[in-house]
Amino acid sequence: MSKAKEADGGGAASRRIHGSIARKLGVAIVSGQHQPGDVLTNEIDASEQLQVSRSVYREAIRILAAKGLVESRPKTGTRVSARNRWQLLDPDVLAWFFESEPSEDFLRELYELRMIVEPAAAALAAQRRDDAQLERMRAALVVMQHATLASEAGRAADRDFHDTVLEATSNAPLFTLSSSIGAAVRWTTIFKQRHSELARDPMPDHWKVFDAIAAGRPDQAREAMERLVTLALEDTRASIDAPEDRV
Amino acid sequence: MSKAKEADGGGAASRRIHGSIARKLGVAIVSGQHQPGDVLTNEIDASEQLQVSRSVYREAIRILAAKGLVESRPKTGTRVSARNRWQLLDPDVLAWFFESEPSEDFLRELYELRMIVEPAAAALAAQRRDDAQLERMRAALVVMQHATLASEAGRAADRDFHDTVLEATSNAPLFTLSSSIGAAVRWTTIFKQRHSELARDPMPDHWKVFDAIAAGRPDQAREAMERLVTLALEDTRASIDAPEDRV
DNA sequence: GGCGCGATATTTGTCGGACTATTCTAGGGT
DNA sequence: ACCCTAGAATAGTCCGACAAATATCGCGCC
Repeated sequence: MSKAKEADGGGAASRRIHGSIARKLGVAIVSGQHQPGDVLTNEIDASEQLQVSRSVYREAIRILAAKGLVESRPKTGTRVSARNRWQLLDPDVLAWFFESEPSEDFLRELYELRMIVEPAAAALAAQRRDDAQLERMRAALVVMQHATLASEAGRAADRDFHDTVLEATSNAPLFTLSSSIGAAVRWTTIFKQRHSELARDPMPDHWKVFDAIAAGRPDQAREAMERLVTLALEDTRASIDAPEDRV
Repeated sequence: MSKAKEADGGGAASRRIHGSIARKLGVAIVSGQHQPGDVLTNEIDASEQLQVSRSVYREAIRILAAKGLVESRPKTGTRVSARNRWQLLDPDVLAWFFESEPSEDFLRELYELRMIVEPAAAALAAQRRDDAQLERMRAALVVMQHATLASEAGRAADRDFHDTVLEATSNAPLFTLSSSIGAAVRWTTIFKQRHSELARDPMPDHWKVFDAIAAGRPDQAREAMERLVTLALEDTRASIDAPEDRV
């Protein structure tokens, strides 16, 4: 297993300069600092302000354009695209969203997606999982149980579990949603951690999902996952509604 | 309306040179011409072969990297990423997939995604659609009914309908799946057109979905959409299994 | 003989500047 | 009032050089 040293959100993407510029601009856009329709300063000035070469700035813009965040045209300049063109399910875009605190609405929408996708995925996984995947799920849950969600290792194990369920569907397009699901899972935990008194043991729900998948029972797996997500959503909502009590 | 000379998949993206290079390489990758793990020829030689400047080639690579298709590192070069890192739901990637004929497996997986997402979306749409969206759905179906799926206008209307349903969920992440859903919808029709004798009138199914959404009945909308997708899948599967009878 | 460690070569990354293509705009002509 | 042309602003493309990272190989040490 790898180091997981960085809290992600800019890990691989920002090792090179063009990546970090893309991240900086991306965060500025998804956080609303640059509204859709806004025109970015032109390449010459912008690269000068950022103290990078124009080539680097341009490559950063290409990255953002590839993710639907901006559109460039001669004379007009580069402008922020309408929100509905944004590739919200792209892992980087999602990471940028979570770099500045995401809005409650966005989080709810992500949960809604989870609620749609994960129960169905669990059902498919119950039909198609192979032994290795089953073993990975079990191992993840064991780690999660011992490490608990208070540790990064435990949270990673949680994500691993949900990830493996998606993988076990043998559906490649579906699996690409793992980053989105993973983001939702991560933030569930973060919000819950802020209100430790609300902490509910998540293991029973997880084991029920696992058992159903292991037993090859699609309907049971779907229901169990539905319950799991519902409860997680309730906890998260409660944490959001409750007054902040962190530092 | 524009020429529609190209079957899309390169419309907006390939107006600039870097875009068309990205598309060319992207197609070569998703079609299996470059396998995951393969190392692309280095920037100097590659840009020379393609008769473009190194800057343009690099920008093209940035685009592919942003979509998860490749990864670049000094000394090692640029190599095709593992399939599970590909952003299969990105509109461009999807378009590249359909530029060369997609595999039957991939199509089936896309359908499975549709089967998961669209019924749930229809249910949400029944609860949340506003009048304007409802009107757009009705208008799309009217056009579809008159133009039929034999014309591009009819097919566009079909996609519009499904698109508006997704939009009416008021769930932004969900809406970004419209390009994926749209791709599946488009290819349903293409396959069916190859076997015109199988043509089944798709309008009753669509109107039932519409009526349920209009009436604000989530469960009914979900069931109607489920039926619609199921029937479309059956038709498509039949067309795939049947012997080819085009030129 | 094995193992670490540093030199080296290869490749991407970054830089700066020049020229081109596109397209919006404004002004002048019809 | 309209069209059309000229100009200006901006992204797009090209070029050539140097910097940084890193896999690989060979040397020397243990």
